[in-house]
Amino acid sequence: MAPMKGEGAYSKGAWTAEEDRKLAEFIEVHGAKKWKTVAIKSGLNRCGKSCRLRWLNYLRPNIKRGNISHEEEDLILRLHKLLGNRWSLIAGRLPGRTDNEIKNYWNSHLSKKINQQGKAMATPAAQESPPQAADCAAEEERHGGGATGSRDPENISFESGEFLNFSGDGTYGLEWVNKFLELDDEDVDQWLAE
DNA sequence: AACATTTGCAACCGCGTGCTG
DNA sequence: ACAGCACGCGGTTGCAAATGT
Repeated sequence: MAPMKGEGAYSKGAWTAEEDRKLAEFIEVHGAKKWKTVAIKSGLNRCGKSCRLRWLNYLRPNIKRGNISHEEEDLILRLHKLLGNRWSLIAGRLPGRTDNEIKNYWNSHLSKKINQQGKAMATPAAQESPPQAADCAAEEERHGGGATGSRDPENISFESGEFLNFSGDGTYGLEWVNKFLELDDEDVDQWLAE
């Protein structure tokens, strides 16, 4: 498909407080759907895409911003190990967090952390990782370059289907999260190997 | 104090997918 | 079955703030 290239007519860049207010007020009345309509009828000189992004990442109620806790960080690391760069899935398991925030946090904090750990672990003894974990690492490498490969559903086809059922809109899986957090890395690897 | 560099985050872009007529 | 549209996702970029020299 060919998205309207004529979107150059819309304003770009940082949102102003006034724009935020208009968008929030409109969505409060009409709901967050039909973003093109929202963009037009709210009186904002923005494209629908931009409105959607602003709402989801900033204006939406119950958004948590900043101060990612150690628990959340740990969960992100574990989920990323499982899922790769599937930020929306990861975000779906972190109530109040957005895919964009998690993606940014990963790129600016965690990826460096991983790199440093990777260098520290680059001793021969540290290289005997379970096959599945190795696959995940390779998967991460691939995700670093290309965009589309990560969407292959077969790449996340684990036996533990129930545990990893991300298909629904979900209840934010707090039980799932808690259960997951109780596992340490070895448990996770063992569980994956089953 | 001034400038250069790095970091972190908000926003944009292109593409894939699902829905609807 | 097909085309067009709208939405959602992940990668990337741009810029302000923070830090270093």
